Amino acid sequence: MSKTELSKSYEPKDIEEKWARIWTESGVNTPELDSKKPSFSMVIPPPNITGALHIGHALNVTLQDVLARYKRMKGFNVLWLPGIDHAGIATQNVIEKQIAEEGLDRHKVGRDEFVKRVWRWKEESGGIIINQFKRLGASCDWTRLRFTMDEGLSRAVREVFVRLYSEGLIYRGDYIINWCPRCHTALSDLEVQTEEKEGSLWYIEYPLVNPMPKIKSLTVATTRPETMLGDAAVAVNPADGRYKGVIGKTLRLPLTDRQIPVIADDSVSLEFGTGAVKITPAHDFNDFEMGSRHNLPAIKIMDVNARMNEETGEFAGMDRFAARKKIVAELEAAGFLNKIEKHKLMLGSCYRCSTVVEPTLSKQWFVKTAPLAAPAIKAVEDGVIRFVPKGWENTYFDWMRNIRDWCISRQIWWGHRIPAWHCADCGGITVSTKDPPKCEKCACANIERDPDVLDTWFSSALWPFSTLGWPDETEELKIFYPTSALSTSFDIIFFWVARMIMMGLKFMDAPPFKDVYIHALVRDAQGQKMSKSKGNVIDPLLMFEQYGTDAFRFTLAILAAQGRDIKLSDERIAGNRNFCNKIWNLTRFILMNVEGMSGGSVDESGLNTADKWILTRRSICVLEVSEAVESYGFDEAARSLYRFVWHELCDWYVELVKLDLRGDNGPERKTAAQGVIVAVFKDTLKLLHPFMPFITDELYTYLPGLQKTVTLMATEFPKADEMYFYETTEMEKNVIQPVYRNVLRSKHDKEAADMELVMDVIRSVRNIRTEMNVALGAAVELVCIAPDAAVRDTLKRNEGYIKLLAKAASLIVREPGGSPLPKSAAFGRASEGGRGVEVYVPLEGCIDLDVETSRLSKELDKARLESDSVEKRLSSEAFSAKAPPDVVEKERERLIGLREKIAKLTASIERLKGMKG
RNA sequence: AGGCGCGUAGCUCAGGGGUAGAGCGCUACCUUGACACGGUAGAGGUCGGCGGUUCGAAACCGCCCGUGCCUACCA
Repeated sequence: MSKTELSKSYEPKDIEEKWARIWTESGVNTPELDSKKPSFSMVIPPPNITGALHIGHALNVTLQDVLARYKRMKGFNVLWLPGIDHAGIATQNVIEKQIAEEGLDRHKVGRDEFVKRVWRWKEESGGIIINQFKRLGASCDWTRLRFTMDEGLSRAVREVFVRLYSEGLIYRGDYIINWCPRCHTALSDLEVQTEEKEGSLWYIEYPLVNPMPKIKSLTVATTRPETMLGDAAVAVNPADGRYKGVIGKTLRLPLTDRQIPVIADDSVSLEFGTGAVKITPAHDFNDFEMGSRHNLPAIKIMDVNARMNEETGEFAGMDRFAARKKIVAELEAAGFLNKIEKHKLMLGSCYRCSTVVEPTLSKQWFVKTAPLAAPAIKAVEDGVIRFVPKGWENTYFDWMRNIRDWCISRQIWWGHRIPAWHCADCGGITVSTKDPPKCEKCACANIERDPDVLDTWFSSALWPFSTLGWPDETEELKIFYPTSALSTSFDIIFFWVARMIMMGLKFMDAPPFKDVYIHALVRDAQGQKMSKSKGNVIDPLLMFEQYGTDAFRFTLAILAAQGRDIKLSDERIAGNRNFCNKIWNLTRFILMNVEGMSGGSVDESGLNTADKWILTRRSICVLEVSEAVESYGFDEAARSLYRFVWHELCDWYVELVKLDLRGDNGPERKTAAQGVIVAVFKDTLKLLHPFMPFITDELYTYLPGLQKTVTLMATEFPKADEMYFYETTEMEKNVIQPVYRNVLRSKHDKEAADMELVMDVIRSVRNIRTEMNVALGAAVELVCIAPDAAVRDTLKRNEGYIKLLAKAASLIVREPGGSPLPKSAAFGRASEGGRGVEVYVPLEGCIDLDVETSRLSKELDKARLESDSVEKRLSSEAFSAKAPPDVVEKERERLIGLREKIAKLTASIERLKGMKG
């Protein structure tokens, strides 16, 4: 490979499609069933078949992909199973719209034909999102793509339904449910979105049939006057003095000829409204409960479209909101309306179509959740399942401990049809995994299948085991269940996570996963939730185009701090596009400098301080990335990589060894530096690969002397080399107090610290050069004074590097004292603490005395401030008595260093004054 | 009404009992043979407020203020 093959800047478009295809086709994503490796498995949260890739998917898939690639490289047999869910209501809505364009509705089309049309649509345009996941780089095992309506999964659904029914955990009955008058189906509590709305409180007078001396009527307050036509009672609190004696009396319901009782119930608030509340059991959740307690009749007053029904007489056929207006008007005309107040209320609407839901009494199927919830709560309490971040466990517990039965029937056609048959003769219900020929109660053949289908989440709840072949006892289940981790968004903890846990424990006797990682919510740059209606959505696909998929993925990862929302902006992604470009050009640089190189191994004997430093930094980065990914600290891992690649490898090591690589310092240095840079860079690409799979796989192919592999995913993740790194023992932590904490755990901490010292000297000279306006091309003379012989030795050994990066023509290293310095020398100091080096840059003729004086004075002020505070601390007896000895010692050294610095600065300022006059 | 989270540089955010950090932006200088999607050097912060614990608090605890979200049957 020659350097000319790499363009001057990174063009993501050129390579991404190719790699997405290679990963999918190479088979590396498909695990082995006879592997000796430990397994790691995840199921993808199945996106809706109607869906398109949005930023939330992008984040979640990216993080899972990081885990999957990382685990593969760590030697795990990884299964990451992808899939789609059939999204009952949403999909049905799509097809209904299509049909409506043809001037038809689903009833005209008929059930069978309708379902056929859904399948046809699914084959043609459903599941676009899967290709978008591939475009994102998702390394799922695409050979195992599952769909909730697949035959296998449908079998699992039926099996579960039958078993739950036979155990009495599924029942059918008349209960109040949330009804969507547009979708024509029941919704579970979770599928209703509540929002605060501005409404009114109408005060309506209900006259007593037999007026009492003091009380002629009761006034009720209601937000829904139209439901009065279905009222079954008026309730007051038995403790309410205002209504003593009225309890048990009868009221005349205005606008009707019905009579309703006044009942007493503790749940009625004394403060709200008038203290008297109308009870409509068929159209309100509370009223339904109360109706059951008091055996009140439940009168339905609306049809499936939420239009008033025949029960309502003259209002029949009117929409509920139109009826409200008319009823209010008539009440007013008849003198029953006392007053209207403005009132804020929580209004529920359908999560799919935003139509205001109508609580309605209806015959539905329910799952009895309490018995399933108990073990599911315990699993999390016992730590069998772990939420990350842990805080979400409380959310889970709150919900689970107050869980209500789950309405699972939906009056739509697209979904898993309930496997229950009703007998026309005896009314019995037959529930079976196989279509029954006759009623199991009366043995007649006059049976008809229940028309309802199941809530989509019912099938999603089985996802972790139904996708692995359950109810068959498959190898996949043995190897990959329970799955290792589930990554998802907090807003489906109830919808999905909790239900998977209940079902997994029930049918597999084991939790569906060990870790639940709850990722952040992505918002726009202003912190607003992204939504189509706000128009503030960031389209991931557009970002791929603009900045490259890797840059986008890396941005999501580095922002994915636990427990905080992500505010995503273009600038941030652009910054990481630049990072990709940096990596690209680093590769170009390396390729230009390793031509003709053989091998690519690191020869221990030829390593110098710079080499050992970067090898040490490499090992620390390996450890940081590994630790972070293992604990879902994607942001920490990404930050560590960014720092290492840009600020350590590029900013320092590459600059240090430029002359070495050019051969200016002899063939040994050239070979050594080549070996090190290639070895380090090779590992860098591997470390980056889970985050930036495209660019890393592409660049890896250009490196010399490497074993060819299809993808880095199939290579081994770098290890923190024992040669350069070890864990610090407790004893060492207490004894060794290196100046630089970041090399604390290095075996070469002496040499790594040496490098940091050299870097400090270079920074110090650069600072002097800039502050004193020394032209960039002008080489300076440099004098370093250090009391410590070892420090002097370090500086001498690295003379070449100092001269190179500080742009110095000469370097004199010497002890304090001796011949006087040139009067015009600018002063700097490298490395505070015990190893302090005085740096002098003689600037004959070009030093501006005033500028230098003010520069030094500023530094002097800072040093004095600091030394004062340290001195104060040290002089406190409590401090030296109670603070740990190493802290005290450190502070002492710091003070010595600061005092020296002050002395040198003062001397330098004096010297300048002397020169001036 | 309850619960959870957040408040650190102009902006977006890490960190976390012992010297205040990054990215972007800003200022100055630099097209030097990887990279201007770049380099070097800077400026910029009493870590929301008040108390408490501590030798020491930005960090731990309590209260308050601001802010965001989730849950809830006051009709």
